[in-house]
Amino acid sequence: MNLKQLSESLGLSQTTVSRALNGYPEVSEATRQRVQDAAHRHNYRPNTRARSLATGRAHMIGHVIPISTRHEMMNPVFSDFIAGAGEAYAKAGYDMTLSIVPDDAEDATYRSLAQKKTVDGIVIHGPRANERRIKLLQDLDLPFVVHGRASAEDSDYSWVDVNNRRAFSRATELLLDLGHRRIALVNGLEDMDFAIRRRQGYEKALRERGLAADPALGASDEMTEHYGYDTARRMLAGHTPPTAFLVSSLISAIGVRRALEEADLKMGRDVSVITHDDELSYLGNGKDVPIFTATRSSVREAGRIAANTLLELIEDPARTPRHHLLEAELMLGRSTGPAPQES
Amino acid sequence: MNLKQLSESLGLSQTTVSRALNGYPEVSEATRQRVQDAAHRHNYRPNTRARSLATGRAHMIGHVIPISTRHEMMNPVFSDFIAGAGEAYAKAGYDMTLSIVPDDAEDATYRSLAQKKTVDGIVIHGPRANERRIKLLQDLDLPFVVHGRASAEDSDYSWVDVNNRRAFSRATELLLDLGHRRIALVNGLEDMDFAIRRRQGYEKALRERGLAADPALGASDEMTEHYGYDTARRMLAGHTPPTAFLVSSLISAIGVRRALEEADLKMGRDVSVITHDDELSYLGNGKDVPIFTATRSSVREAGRIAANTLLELIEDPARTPRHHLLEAELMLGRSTGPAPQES
DNA sequence: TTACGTTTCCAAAGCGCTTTGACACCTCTC
DNA sequence: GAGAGGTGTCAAAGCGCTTTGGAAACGTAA
Repeated sequence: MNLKQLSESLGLSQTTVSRALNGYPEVSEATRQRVQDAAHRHNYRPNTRARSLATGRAHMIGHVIPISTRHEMMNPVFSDFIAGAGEAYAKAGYDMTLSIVPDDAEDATYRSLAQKKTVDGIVIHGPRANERRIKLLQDLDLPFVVHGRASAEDSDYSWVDVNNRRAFSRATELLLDLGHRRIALVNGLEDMDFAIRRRQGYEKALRERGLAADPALGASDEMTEHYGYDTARRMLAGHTPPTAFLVSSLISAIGVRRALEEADLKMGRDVSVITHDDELSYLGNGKDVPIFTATRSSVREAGRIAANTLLELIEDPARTPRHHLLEAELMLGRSTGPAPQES
Repeated sequence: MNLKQLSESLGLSQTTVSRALNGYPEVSEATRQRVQDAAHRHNYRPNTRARSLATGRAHMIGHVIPISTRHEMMNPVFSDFIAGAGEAYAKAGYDMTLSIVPDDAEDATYRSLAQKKTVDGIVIHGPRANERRIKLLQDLDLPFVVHGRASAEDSDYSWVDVNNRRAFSRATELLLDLGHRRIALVNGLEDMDFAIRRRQGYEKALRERGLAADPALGASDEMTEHYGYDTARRMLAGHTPPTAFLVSSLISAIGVRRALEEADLKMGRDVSVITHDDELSYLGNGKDVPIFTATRSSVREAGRIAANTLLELIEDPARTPRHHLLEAELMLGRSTGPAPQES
């Protein structure tokens, strides 16, 4: 059933039917009722393609997920972010498209999305410090919001981000307060902006106590379980092993824990661990008492906020960019304790 | 730059330009070249909305992800499946839309997707044994493929699935061969089809050795880390604790391991564990030697296969349904060993 | 009565593309 | 030199919707 058939069956023009359904005032309440009833009865829904051709609005948001060509890894954080965003879109009557692209084909994807007019706006995932996608989208004149930030970018743009620097400096301070001096940083890939900021927070806290980061206690890679395990194992085997680990992801923290257990070290007594926890729905950090002491911030909530920010931007393109800085909670769990005495 | 402008700039009709770009033979090689050059120079890309209105093809596949209204959990398997599918779509010039819907609003979503003509086909995720979505899509006459199967459905439809029954009966047999008699099943939600089949495989293997499944050693829930931990803890505290665990997900297996460690039991010596491993990109099961003995099957590969199957179905709707049954490998890791002697 | 707002509806144009049917133009054959 | 049979191009219709610019119908006021 399309508009033409519907209007014929009602003995009305397409104009009137369209107006009645879209809530325009130029139609009497009586006919509006009649039209709505008929539409409902016939289960009529306007063809999106035709509608967006006519209106110029796709009611569709694009998410472009870069898959590193080197690692081919799908960011685990992404599914929860998407769940949050998807929820917000559904509420607003928007759809969401996903483009999974190798990061060497990204520019082309954005250009094509813009030219083909498939989407009204875009969410940028995984910004690097030096992020050329921002400039690109500004040039293409396509509304967008960034999940994260790009430190090296000095133009103004909309973003939603966790206060990574603060979270990691607080976590480091906590470890310092517990007496730890050799604190390892098991970070994400340090060409990603979030990882850079986390390192900055970590180094700042050390510096403020007159300490310097030991390069032997810093690692940076894709945040898999195995990376956490390998790194911890390697560092623990060094000749001045760390007494504490600060880890960028719960998944890697699980790997760290595995290495500790293998070395017969008790987490929270022999070695302390703090991790960042994105509150992934399937990877809860314990129930009442957290397993890991953690800097916690819901990535799902970030998804919701990013989506709504983008929708506002689309409704009113003249709006100035908006920023949401989310503070991470510092949750005390069982993985931290006083530094062991030197022996 | 749109088609009209492009054709004017070339002094050709829209027809000719369109044909030249879409590879129709009715245009001379010389003009085709000229047109393609110009299109490339102006960075021209046809407006999708207009194109699909004209052709009736959206070049878009829909994925509908049910979020259980009770648990609100985003299936971790999903992101890797999507990565695989997305890759296949991109190759074929298709886009992908995602609808995240609470499971009580699913029917409406499918209907609406079909009516609005947003997508050319659909992938059904997370089928239950009794899956009404299949009938619904058949009625709506929208091509679809199911990731998984629906045991209670007797019509023929396209699906891609792992041989869950076989995988779990083999795993159970392995444990039996090692001398285990009290084998716990830490399963997914048993209204999901895959979980039912896994239980069937498990029970079949026990039955063939004249054993019956002990209800006290069966659990069924959403496969989180915490669920694995809680369940293992509870069962180990029972008065005839299991000597082996068969777990439905690597994530829950990690929880089981945590419970073992907490109870000072050595995995692979005191208690054996076998898990199903979907080969998630961020949760590798060890590197050379697997941490867990596992039934392994790449969900990403399943995504690729599902996508290609659906695309074939769309190209040729007359095609009969296709089925892909993927066999899981049984990988020996360090988490299994002979059953401890009764003491 | 005429004049003039209001209300309620409609015909037709337009969104940017594909595709049908027709038409020049050329070459070849008899 | 006429007809047949390509070859290369085009004008126009159509996809299903929204929206513009009226216009009919109706009421009210002078």
